[in-house]
Amino acid sequence: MPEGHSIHRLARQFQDTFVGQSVRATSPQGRFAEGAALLDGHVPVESIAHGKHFFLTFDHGHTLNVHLGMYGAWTFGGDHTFTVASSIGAPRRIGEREIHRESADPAHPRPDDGRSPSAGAPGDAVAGRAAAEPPEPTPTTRVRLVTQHGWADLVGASICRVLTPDEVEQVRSNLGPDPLDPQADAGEFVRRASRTGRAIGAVLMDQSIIAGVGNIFRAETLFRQLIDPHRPARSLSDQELRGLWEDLVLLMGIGVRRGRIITTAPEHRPGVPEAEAWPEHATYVYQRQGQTCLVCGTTSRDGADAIVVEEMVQRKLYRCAVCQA
DNA sequence: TAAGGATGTATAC
DNA sequence: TATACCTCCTTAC
Repeated sequence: MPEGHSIHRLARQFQDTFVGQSVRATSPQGRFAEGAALLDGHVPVESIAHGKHFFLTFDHGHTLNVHLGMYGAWTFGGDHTFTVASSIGAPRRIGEREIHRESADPAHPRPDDGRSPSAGAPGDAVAGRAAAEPPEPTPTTRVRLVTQHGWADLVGASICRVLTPDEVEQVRSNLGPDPLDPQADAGEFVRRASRTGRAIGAVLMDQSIIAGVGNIFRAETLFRQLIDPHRPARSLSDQELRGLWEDLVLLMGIGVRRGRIITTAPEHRPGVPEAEAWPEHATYVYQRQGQTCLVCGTTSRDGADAIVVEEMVQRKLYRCAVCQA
């Protein structure tokens, strides 16, 4: 799934374009028909992200709770008052790029970037035409929310449900502090992490210890902090754990602002002023196994790759065996 | 055209 | 630890 920064962007998008507007809610696919009926005709009053969970609370107290899982994605479109028409979800490309259509103005259509697969794909719906009205739903459109000025379609989510206030609290109580929450308590992360003997590489993926970190941020922050992912979390000093937290605050904040994950410092992208053009330089270790480490310059040592990939907790774990020894 | 994989997590054994 | 969920893009044939 998109990691936490994408969900925070999503929450901001809903805050800007849906909160305060009466919403027509439907489930073209049918799998969310009951939930849509509960929300139809109501007005969103608050849009929140906690880790990878999205909560949209309506004027009658019900909350739409969406978790995008591995494949979920939202697509947006709207008229000129609907500021950002974009797709937020699983882009399935290195670097976590969202599909942007900054303007729905037919006079200034965005050129096709050559990778848009086919009509009806996320992002295409609003290309080059006024998009106050949504396109024909596909057989996978789980939810469609429409206001006077725009629309949002959801496909592929692993969780899509309507919760009561108590149920929202219950879900949130199972989530650890979120580095993207200005009110979050770093000490709480340190306390929770230092209680476990599990590998720090696994602990960073545990949403009850720290919320919003996914496979890319885990690999990248452990590299940047020069920590071997296999070390038991308990063996890390408070300073090391705080270092991870502070680095995640920084990296995830960049992700929110830029809509992509970029973890490399400019000095580690020699001759590459804009990381956008070089997805292979946006991360230090994620999906860079066998390539030359951007920091230590090692490609292989004693016949083995410097940047290696292995499995940890059923996910691919990337690290530089030289830097993170 | 088919197979495989992906930023995730819940559930069962 | 393995599988199911569920979508679609990339790579292989």
